[in-house]
Amino acid sequence: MKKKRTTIYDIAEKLNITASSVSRALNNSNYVNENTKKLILKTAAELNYKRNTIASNLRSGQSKTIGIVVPRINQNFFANVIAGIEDATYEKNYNLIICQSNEQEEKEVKCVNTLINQQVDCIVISVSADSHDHTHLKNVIEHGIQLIQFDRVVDELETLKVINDNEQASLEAVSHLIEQGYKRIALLEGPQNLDIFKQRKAGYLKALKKHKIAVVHDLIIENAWTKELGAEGTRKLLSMPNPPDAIFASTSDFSALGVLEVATAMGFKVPSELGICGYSNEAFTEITSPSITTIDQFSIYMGKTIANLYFQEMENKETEVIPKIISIKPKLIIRSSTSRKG
Amino acid sequence: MKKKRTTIYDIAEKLNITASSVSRALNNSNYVNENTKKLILKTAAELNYKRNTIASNLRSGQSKTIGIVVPRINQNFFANVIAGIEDATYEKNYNLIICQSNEQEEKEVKCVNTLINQQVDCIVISVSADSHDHTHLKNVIEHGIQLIQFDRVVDELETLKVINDNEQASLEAVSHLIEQGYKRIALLEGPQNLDIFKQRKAGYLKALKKHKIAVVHDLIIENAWTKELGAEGTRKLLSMPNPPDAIFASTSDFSALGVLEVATAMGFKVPSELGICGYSNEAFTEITSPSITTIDQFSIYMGKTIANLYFQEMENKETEVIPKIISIKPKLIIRSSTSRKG
DNA sequence: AATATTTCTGCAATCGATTGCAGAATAAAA
DNA sequence: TTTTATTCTGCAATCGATTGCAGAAATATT
Repeated sequence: MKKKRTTIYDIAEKLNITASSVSRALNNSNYVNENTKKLILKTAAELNYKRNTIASNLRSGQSKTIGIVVPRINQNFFANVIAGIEDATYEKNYNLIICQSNEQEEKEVKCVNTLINQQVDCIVISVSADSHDHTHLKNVIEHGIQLIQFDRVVDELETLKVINDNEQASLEAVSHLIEQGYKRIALLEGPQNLDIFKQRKAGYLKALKKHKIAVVHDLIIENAWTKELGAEGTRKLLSMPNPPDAIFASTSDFSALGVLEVATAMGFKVPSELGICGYSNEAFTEITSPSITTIDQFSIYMGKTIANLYFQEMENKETEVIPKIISIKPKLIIRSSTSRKG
Repeated sequence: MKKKRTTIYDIAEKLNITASSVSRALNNSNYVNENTKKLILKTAAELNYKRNTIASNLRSGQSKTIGIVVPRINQNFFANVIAGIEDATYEKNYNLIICQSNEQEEKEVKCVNTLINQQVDCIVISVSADSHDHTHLKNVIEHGIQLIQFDRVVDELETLKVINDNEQASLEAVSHLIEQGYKRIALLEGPQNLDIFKQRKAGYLKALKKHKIAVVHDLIIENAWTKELGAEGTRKLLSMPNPPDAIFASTSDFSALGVLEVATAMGFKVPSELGICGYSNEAFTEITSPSITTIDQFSIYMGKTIANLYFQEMENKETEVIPKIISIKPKLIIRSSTSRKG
């Protein structure tokens, strides 16, 4: 069932000219007679010619393709970032090759290698949770491919980065809790090998310090990433003789949802007896009852920023590539789950 | 900053052999001496060689790439389907090029053409809402590219299709409402140029007929796709002198959410005075109060099915391609918003 | 009319990997 | 030892588009 496709040679043959001229016409070069050019374009359309990008890329040495590696394609935040990138790259006729690492380092390495093989011009990556070794990322740079890290970045690698100011956001969130009169604020933290979670913890600590509140280590629950783990941590916290009066689920809104469900089940009134703050501004946070205070990361905007950063960098490619970090300030969205004043 | 990459010629030169042998070794052919093969692989690793897939594809005439076109990457359903496809294709070392049509026919055409240019082996598409002309899809077939439609399919095109049995699902949903004692059931319908919405409407009508309930045209609201439109439709419905006692938001859960919010605001008790059923099983339907009855489409599974359908078709490629339709039966998820009995 | 300039076209190499074919080197069989 | 079979290796063409260079054709300048 293989139909042979029309090539520039077919067009050339039909018009009794060379492929060179056809190529020039199709690329709108000036070095072809206006009439022949028109004739070529007309014939190309008639024969339903489609340029073979593969061949073109091989010759020209660039692919106009950006590779993206994310832990999960179908996670809201990442899907939005990808949508943002797609939006911005589409206009410039770039293609996107998308891979998911499933949070596994091994798969991440394979994805990156595939993208290198594909000769992509740029790789955009948010590293997986269990990523520890970074030779595959260094490899990207060694192959002359632009590397842009976002959200979950490897600090020590000097690449372009687009991140959220996690520390600042956490600081604001916890400060807000304190202003609302909460005094024993618990933290549900994520895996500390990921910088984003370290930063969120740092913001939490900073806020406490700023307001001269002592850090109680029993109020910090490790690895409470999912809804289930958030729920489990909450059960533990609320069973303490001296339970917290607020919980900052710094890992995700899913975790915060777990908190809310357990708190409600255990008879804690939200927000009067327990304040809850999540992270990410998932759609559902608006419609729980009470609605959940959270932090918006401007994910689509982040995607656009990544794409534009790449294009900008391309334009100034004559200059040395200077590691550049763009930090997007997330926004605290205050909702019912933390509003017990005013 | 262009570093020249290692090619098979570099390896060949270093070892004083030809590129042919290097190529054979890298492809694990039997026609190379075992020792030279080992030596070649070792050298390739040392030189950090990465195969140029572009060149390889050009020669071999296939790209091991599947192109996907969806209206929106960051819509839950589509993100899940893509994740499912990714999961199944990854093992077979296929790549995914993803495009979004933003529900615009014009962009859809451009995306499809790009994918043809890229010489993808297969195009997986869910057509955009305003897609009317289908020459670009016929074009795919004419170029010898496997075309698989899913969810929103163009019926008259004889291609592989993976769909949900929308009619059956709607039939079950509305039957469930009737069994719960609801008698005046309204329908929020989607754009009727998309078959999926036609089918859902057909299921609604079938259920009414089956239970000998007369169709009231005023209870059918056109084009209530989004949360806002769903809310608007609901306001209209509930202001009627003889309002419905149930609303089937056949377009989406977002629409159903709009229904719920308006109903609550207008003082209608759900489910006792008004039953609500959505479509898609979005994560949030579980956590609204009351939780929303909806229909699960098994989106990730759908993605895997699509990928496997392709691979299966590849294996039997010697036989003529027979249009094949796989219909996945969605599942009604009964929750509080429609449970007023038992 | 002779020369210089501009515009166009073709030739042939190139991008990097793959593969059919032919022949060399080695091993096995007679 | 000769013949046959097997295993390896290299040559050269191929995939389709692009592009530097050279020369032809057309136009402009003196």
